[in-house]
Amino acid sequence: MAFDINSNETFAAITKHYYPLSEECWHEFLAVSTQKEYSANELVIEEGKTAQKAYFIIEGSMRAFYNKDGREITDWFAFENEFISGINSYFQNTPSPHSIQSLETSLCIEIHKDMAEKLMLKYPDFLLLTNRVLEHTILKLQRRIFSLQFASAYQRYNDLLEQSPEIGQRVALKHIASYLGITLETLSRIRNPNYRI
Amino acid sequence: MAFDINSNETFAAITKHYYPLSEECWHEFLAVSTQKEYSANELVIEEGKTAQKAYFIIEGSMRAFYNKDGREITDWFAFENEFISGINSYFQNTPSPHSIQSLETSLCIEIHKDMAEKLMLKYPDFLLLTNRVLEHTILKLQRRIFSLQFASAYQRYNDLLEQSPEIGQRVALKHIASYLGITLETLSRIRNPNYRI
DNA sequence: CGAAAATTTGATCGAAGTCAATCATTGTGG
DNA sequence: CCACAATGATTGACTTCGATCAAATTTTCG
Repeated sequence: MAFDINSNETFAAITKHYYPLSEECWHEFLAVSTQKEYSANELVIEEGKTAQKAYFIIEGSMRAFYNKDGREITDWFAFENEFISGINSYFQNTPSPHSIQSLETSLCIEIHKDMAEKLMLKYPDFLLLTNRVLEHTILKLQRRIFSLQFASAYQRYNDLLEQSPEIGQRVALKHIASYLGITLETLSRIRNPNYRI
Repeated sequence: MAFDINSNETFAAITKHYYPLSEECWHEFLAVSTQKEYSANELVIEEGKTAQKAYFIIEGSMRAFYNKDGREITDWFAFENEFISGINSYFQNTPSPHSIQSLETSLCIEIHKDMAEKLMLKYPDFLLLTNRVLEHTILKLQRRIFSLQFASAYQRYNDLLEQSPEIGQRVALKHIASYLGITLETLSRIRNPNYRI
C-alpha cells in the first residue's frame, strides 16, 4: 500500500520511544496496518463495542473516557507517539467500558489485534516492541496513581503539567479535571495565579 | 537443580493465570531462577538499590512501598500467583523508589532480569508470558485508578475487599489505608459496622 | 452576531484529614 | 509464662480541602 511521507519519521519515533524494529518487520507492520485521520471530537471506539484495534498517534490527541452515573470521566490521554486503545477490551476481547475520542484532528496508524498477534509470533522484535509499550503504559499508570493517592488537587495539576506541558492548551479543562479526579470548578480555582496553597 | 515438590502446582498456576510455557522453557526457567523464603517483615528489595529480580509468589504476600515526607506509602500488594518487583527500577535499571517487603512468611521464585531477557529472546512463549503478566498488571493498575479517581473512601475499601477478600485478615490496616489513599483513622471508622454512608 | 459551550467566581456544605487520647494485641526478656 | 513495652486499632473533637449548587462572564463557532 502507499504510505505517506511521514513513514520515516514514524519509524524513527517508534525506534526512539519504544524499540527498533527490523526493516522487514516494519514493512510488514505498515502493510497490515492502516493510516487514518479523525476529526476533532470524533469517536474512535464506542463504549460497548469490542476494541479490536490499537492506535498509534502520529499527530493529534485522543482520550479514553467512561460513564459514571451519567458523567463522563476521562481516564487517559494520548498524544503524539503514544498508543491508545480501549485496553480492557483489547486485552480481554470484551465489550469496552471506555469510549475513545479524538480531541483534535488526529492522524494515526491503526492495527488490528489479530494482525498484531501474528506479527508478535513472527517477529520477536515486534513482541519486544509490544513489551516496551506495555512497560511504558505501566509506568504512566503508576505515576498517575502516585499522584491520585496522596497529592492535593493543586499538586496533581502541576504534576500533570510537568508531564504534558501542552495539555492546558490542547485539552478542554473539563476533561483535565475529570482525569485529575477533581471538579471543573476546583481546577479553575487552582489555575488562578492568585491561588494560595 | 533440585526443586521442591510444588513445582507442578506452580507450573499449573502460571499456565492458568498467565500463559502455558512449553516444557523446555519451563525447565530452563526453573534452572535459571531460584526459590527463596522470606520471613514476615523482611525486606526483599531496598529503596535506592536497583531491582534486578522479579519475584513470583508461591505462598505468602508482599507489598511495595515508598517514602513520602517520612511516611510509608504502600503502593502495591501481591499475593499467591502474582509477580512483584520494584517496577520502575526493574524496567529502567534505575535506583528503586520503592522497597519491597514480605508481609508474611513468603515463598517465592526469583528470576534475574538478565536471565528473564535471555529467556524472552530464546522462547517466544516466555515473551508471551511476560506480555500477559504486563497486561495483568495494567488491568490491576487501571482498576485501582478507577477506584482512586472518584470513589469515596468507603467504596474504595469495599472495592478492595471484593478483589482480595482475605486482605483484611492478612495485612495490617495501616498498609491497607495508605494503599487506599486514606488515613488509618478513616479506615477504622469505615470498617465500623455502624458506619453510615 | 448570537447561541451554546467553556470557564470563572461566589457561598455553603460535607467527607476525610489532623491531633490527641484510649483501648487492644503482640511479642520479648526476665 | 507472666509483665510490660511496643505496636496496632478505635474513638473523639475539630479543621480543612474540595464538592455542590448557583450565577456571571468569556470564548467558540455556526
